[in-house]
Amino acid sequence: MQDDGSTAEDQTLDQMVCFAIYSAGHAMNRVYKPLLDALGLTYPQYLVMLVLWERDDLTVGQLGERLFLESSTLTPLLKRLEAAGLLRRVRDSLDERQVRLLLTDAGRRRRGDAAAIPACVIKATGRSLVELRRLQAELESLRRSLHEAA
Amino acid sequence: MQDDGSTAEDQTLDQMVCFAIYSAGHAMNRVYKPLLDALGLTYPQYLVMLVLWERDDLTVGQLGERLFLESSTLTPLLKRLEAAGLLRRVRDSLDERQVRLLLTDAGRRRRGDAAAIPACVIKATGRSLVELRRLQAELESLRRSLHEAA
DNA sequence: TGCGATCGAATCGCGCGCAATATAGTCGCG
DNA sequence: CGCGACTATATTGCGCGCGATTCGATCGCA
Repeated sequence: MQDDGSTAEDQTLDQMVCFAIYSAGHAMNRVYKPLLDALGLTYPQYLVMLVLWERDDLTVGQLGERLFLESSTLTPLLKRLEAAGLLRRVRDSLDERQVRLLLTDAGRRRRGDAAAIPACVIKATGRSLVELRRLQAELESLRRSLHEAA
Repeated sequence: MQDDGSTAEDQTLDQMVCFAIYSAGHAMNRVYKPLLDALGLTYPQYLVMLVLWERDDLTVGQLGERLFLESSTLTPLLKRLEAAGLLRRVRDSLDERQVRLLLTDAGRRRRGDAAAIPACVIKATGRSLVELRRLQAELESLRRSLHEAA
């Protein structure tokens, strides 16, 4: 059966890699949570704000491409950020199908409050910047392969 | 030491690593979904079945320790697996606080139906077993560091 | 024996995350 | 202009995932 030299352990390796990603993601979330609670943001909301802090006036679709998320995920999340006063959702007057995301002053100000987070999380990983950079590149490459396969 | 990048990039490295884990997890899920749909399982349900196929008669708490999940996540999930006829949830007669998880014959049989999944997923990663094993070890080590930090 | 502390699981409320679907707006073409 | 195809976002239904809380069972200890 296993003419490629793999063993019974190899048979479940995908499960272990996937579970490793899955559980590392949860562990990350648990580190971020107390830091983000202080900002009144969830982790996905924080990701949205990171994108918009870099450049706002994006459409929902453009944001979804950056984050690999669907409008069914983003629309309610963005409404909550709007309700929190961090951004405005404005129909594009040239193409009323699109919704443009504009940071409010309050939304822009929150960037400063979030400035301390990266260092905290890097510290919690217990890893060097070089190691983190390599891990990141590896995971991004893996994500691209999985996208192609799907 | 080489000059390997600007400070500004370092400031956001944690975000990029975390996002890489986060989005790779979603990409994994999208690969698993069609495979698991055929079995009538979700990914978390599949993880539970993997643990129980290895050894059942665990308590909810023991299962949670293996998967790093809380009873508030597992209880409803386990009820769905019970409703699907894959396992039984039985109060331990010696300690009625605990619930023991026992696979049904149908639950045990489903193991065979799932046998093809690992190879499919490994193929989708486009990576060698050696690479996957290393990535797995790295992520598990990261998870341990994050647990300690939290 | 009694009774408070603790424990394991269950429940509740909320926010994702997505597939399927709906709705509204735009475009292409006769 | 009118109509069908297409596009962007929104809605719905379901299953996580967790913190906070509850509930019944068990333990500790006088």
